[in-house]
Amino acid sequence: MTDTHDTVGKDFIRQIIIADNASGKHDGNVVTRFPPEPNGYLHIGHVMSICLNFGIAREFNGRCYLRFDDTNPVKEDQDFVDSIMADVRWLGFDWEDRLTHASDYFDGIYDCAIKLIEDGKAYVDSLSAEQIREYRGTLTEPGKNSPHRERSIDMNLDLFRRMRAGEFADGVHVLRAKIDMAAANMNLRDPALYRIRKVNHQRTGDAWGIYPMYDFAHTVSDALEGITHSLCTLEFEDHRPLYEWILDNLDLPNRPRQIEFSRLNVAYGITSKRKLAALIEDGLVSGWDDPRMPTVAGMRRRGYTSQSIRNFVCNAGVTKKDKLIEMGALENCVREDLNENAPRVMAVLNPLKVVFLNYPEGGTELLAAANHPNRPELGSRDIPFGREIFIEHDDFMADPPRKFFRLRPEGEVRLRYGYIIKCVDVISDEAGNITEVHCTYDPDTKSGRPGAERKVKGTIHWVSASESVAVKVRLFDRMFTVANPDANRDGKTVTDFINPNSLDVVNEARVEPALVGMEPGAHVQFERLGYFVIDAKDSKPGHPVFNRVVTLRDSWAKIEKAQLAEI
RNA sequence: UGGGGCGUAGCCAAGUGGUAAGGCAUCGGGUUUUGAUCCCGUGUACCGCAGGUUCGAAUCCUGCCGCCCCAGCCA
Repeated sequence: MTDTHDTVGKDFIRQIIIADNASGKHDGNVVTRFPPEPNGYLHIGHVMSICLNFGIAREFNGRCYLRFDDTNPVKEDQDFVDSIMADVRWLGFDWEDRLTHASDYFDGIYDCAIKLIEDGKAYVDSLSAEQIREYRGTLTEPGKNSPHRERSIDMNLDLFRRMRAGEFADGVHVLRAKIDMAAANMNLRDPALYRIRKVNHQRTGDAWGIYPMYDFAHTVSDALEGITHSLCTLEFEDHRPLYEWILDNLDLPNRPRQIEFSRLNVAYGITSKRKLAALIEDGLVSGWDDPRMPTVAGMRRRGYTSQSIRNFVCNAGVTKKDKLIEMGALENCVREDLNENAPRVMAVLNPLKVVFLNYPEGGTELLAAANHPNRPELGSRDIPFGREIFIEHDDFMADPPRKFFRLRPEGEVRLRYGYIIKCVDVISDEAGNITEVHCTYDPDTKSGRPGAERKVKGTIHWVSASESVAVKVRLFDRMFTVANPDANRDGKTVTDFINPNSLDVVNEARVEPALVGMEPGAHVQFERLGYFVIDAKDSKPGHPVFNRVVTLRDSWAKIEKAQLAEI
């Protein structure tokens, strides 16, 4: 345990906490909470909050609650509660016995409302929602008082109790804080505290017909729970005066401080639960866990590791500046993790048959292949080789450009973990498509054999034609065509920016036979192609489905692009 | 035109009055049976702009400009 925290390099929130601890503000206690509303799946934006709240609790020997903000039963669902818990755990955090719900505090919150009414600081308004909106004024004009604003305390108490008793229909009355209808901050123009919602709540059933609004429920829950630092995103900055007002006007056991930080956005993605839900409803993705979705569940299925996501979020930092982080930063984090940990295997996405004219008919042999070039302790495996193999179609060009190091007519190339081969003939169909390549192999160049070190420019991956297995592979691309689809532009919505090519399914990819026995969720690197994961949902025993997490860095692609630009 | 917030290299981000860290990206180069990894090297950032205070300012003051958020009985 270290108490000599240096603030240098620490984000502004940690600096505040360090200062609070130094001044003894909360007797050195640090209590945070991650308060999701169970109305959707967690996305990459939430991960920031999770890492911050749980991370800070861990670093400062504090505690972090997982508190479901379940104050609006019409939008919330137990399925979302379950997915959120699974995601938080998967991300590596533990709330231990600190799983709570705003609904756990409904009694206390109700008591707070009564107290405000008794003190003349809240009143029951009977204006319609539309009327309240009209009375609220605009950004530049003050609002005006509701005709019900000066109801007696007794009448307010009576009305509010009857609201609770279920005597009124939805929308008939609402409890409002009595603050200032002329406040420049709209949140202070007598904000609603309670509304009537005669619906069943997923936890409290029909015990309540009224539910507290976010600002009220959240503030009181924070105080009741003993939260010291209530961390939230920037859009709640305008709510802080209301948060303070609630705290000021109630006798709560603790005074938390709200601190706001900016949300994390990733380019070419969206982090709006409403918009993500719309993608599902419109059938543009298969669900919350579609591998293209920026949800935790989607990213997990896509193959992003928990570690890589945490690193990404951590690298992004905590500030108050709007951020739109390049996808490359996220990709770098997975590559970093998977480069270290994913075993290497060979697979061919777009097979081109190669026949070795000088290799015996029906002959086969096993070649030793390292599971990880930089980590010999991970061992090796034997892969079958024979007279016919498949190579990647892209690795052969009849008329190649400059600097193309792969197979070409009369050219030589090394087969990864195998022989050096030479192209002697190219077979095409009537349409001119190359259908097969004939080669000779050089027996003296078998990988690992002394004297086999002859150098050739290129090494390509391959798979035995007879022993390899056909599998389905899914290649993903960015979900949207623009970096910030969330930004409003000319009335277009996010669906206007959908990338029609975000999913490419390869039904007949060929892989080493050993891959068929791997567990769903396992990560591998297909050499020269990228990192892949065995889909945990669509794979069946004996029939794995592979998702491409991310490609390898590809400097050839850059050269190719540069050459095209020259023309 | 009201209120709140933010502006340091393409993207993040340190810096808290003493003369601009780091990461990602980029571009070179080396190693390499993955054009991967790894290793080196690579950026005049007029610190949004303009004034001012100071021996000295990204850091303090003033005025502008730009971007984001706020008018749910959503969170």
